Amino acid sequence: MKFDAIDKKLLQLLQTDSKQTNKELSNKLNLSVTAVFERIKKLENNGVINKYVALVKKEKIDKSFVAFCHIKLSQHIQEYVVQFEKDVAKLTEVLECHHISGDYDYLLKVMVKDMEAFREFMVEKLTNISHIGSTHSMFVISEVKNTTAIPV
Amino acid sequence: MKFDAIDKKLLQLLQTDSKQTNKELSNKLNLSVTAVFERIKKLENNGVINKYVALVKKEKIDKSFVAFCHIKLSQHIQEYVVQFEKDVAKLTEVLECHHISGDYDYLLKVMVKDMEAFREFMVEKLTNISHIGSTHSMFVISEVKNTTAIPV
DNA sequence: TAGATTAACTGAAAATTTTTCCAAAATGAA
DNA sequence: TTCATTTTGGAAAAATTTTCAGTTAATCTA
Repeated sequence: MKFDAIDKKLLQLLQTDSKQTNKELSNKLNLSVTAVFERIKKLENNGVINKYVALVKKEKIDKSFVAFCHIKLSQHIQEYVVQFEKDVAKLTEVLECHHISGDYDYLLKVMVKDMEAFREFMVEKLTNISHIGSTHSMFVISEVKNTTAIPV
Repeated sequence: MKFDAIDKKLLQLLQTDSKQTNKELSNKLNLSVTAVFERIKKLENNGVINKYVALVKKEKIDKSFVAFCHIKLSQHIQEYVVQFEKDVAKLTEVLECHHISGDYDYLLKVMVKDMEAFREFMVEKLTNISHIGSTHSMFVISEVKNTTAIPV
């Protein structure tokens, strides 16, 4: 689908706050409520807008500890890759898992309560997954920026 | 604030889909609409729910290229740190910037159109920021898992 | 360019949802 | 147990979403 400047502005607004009413959006975009409504529906139907979610403040639910974890597989066999990716996706502590270029095969973003919980996660969950060769963890000291808004 | 099992379930549901109506939620939670409404308001007022956003599919807006970028500062002077963090946060291509432990100082998540756009971003934007010592980039080959839902 | 076709827009009405209000039930502390 | 507080449920009110019909604007073709 093709976007005009209004669609882009609309996506920016919804990526920032999806709870705005169509009336509020219509003011910001100088459009009627119905026009806004139909543009949003088009963005949803075309799969541009994937979903709407509530973002939770991790500190409030005692998940303040974030780590990035590099993982190397023991061997790069197709079977191992498939199995690892299936298993790691099941771990709720793993918010992200990316297959990446470079020295390691994967980069994980892990969110838990504290260092002790992280140790437990590593020992009891992550390293229980088959075919892991080695790991290397980096701990987040402070979060400088963290947004879900993709520049459009 | 304290959570019971219903609050936790509610947070899970809203982290998955915030566009569900209170009636739908009330069915899943075996509660009245008003009870759901009050619980959500409490979670919002206590800052547990930070915001509501639309998640956009990056492929649909031509931002399919994701890279993680390690950065080391030239010197670890307070002034340099502050300046760097301020500057990097302004870059819309940088969705995340974490100050981390380990060999490098920062880990960035960068989202752009393609490798060419990434090169341009590095040359014209990132390395224009003062006090950067060295960088090391890793490219995402495939996204195994990517969620905003924190386990509660 | 003119005419036709399609897409996008507007305002009003209808449908649905959110929010308020009040009374009843549950919970907790003294 | 009793009093006070919180949570809940149902109904009414307020607000929002969604539909609808008619108009305007934009696009395309001949």
